[in-house]
Amino acid sequence: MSITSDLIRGHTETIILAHLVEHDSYGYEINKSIQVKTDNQYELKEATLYSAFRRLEQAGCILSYWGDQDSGARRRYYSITNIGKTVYSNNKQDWEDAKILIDKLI
Amino acid sequence: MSITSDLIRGHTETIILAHLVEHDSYGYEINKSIQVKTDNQYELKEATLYSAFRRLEQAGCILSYWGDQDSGARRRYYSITNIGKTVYSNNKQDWEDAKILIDKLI
DNA sequence: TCGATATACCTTGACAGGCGAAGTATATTG
DNA sequence: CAATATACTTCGCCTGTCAAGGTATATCGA
Repeated sequence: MSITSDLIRGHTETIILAHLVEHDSYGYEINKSIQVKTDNQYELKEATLYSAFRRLEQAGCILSYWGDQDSGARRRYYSITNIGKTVYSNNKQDWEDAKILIDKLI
Repeated sequence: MSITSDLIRGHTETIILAHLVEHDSYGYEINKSIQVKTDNQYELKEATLYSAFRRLEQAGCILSYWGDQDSGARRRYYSITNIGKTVYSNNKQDWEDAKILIDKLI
C-alpha cells in the first residue's frame, strides 16, 4: 500500500459505487477486486469499507440483501440504486474537475 | 467553489509548499494566489490554511518570520526549507501515483 | 468623520471519514 | 486439530477541515 489515506479520502464511496455499477457484489469481493485492479497497491480497510456501506445505504445509494450460500460464510450483497447511479456520475465528474484543479495548484 | 473538501483533503500542505517553492510568501497572499490560479473555483478556508502552516512549521518544512511593513497589517512570511522541498517532491509524486490508482478504480 | 471594505492574522471547538483492534462464524486444508 | 481463508460487525481514537468568533490597520466613499 503506497497511497496515503488522505489522498484517497472521499473516494471510498465512489470506488464502491463504481464496482456496483457493474454488478451486485459484497464487501469481501469488492475489496479483493480493488487489490487485483491495483496490483495490490491498494485495499480498503474493513472498517472503512463497511462504514462506507452504511453511509451509502442510509443515503439511498445502495440496497442490501443476504445471499443464500449453501456453504461458506454468509454474504451481504449490495445493489446500486438509481440515486446511487446519479451520485456515481456526479462523483466521477467531480473527480475529473478536482484533478484539473489540483494539477493547477501543485 | 465547486470542489468538495474531501477531494482536496490532504493536498492543502502540498499546495502551500508549491507556492513557497517559488518565493517566500504569507497566508493571505497564498490564498489569493490560489483563487487567481483556479479562477475563483477554490480557496482555502482561513482556519485550514493557518493550521496547515502550524503543522508544516512543526514538521520543519517551513520557517516563519514577521515582515516589516511600514504600513498596513503585519504579515507573517514563510519560507520553505530543504526538508520542505523534499516533502514537496514526494507529495507531488504521490499525487501522480494516486491519480493513476484512482482512475483505475472509479 | 464614520461606516464599510480590504488587508492580515489567530483560536476554539465540533464534525466526519479512515482505521486499528477486537470479535463472531463457517469451510477447507495440511 | 490447528491454521488459514472467507465474510461480516462494532467500538473508539486520530486527524484534517472549517464555522464562528476575535484582533488590528489602512483606505475610500458618503
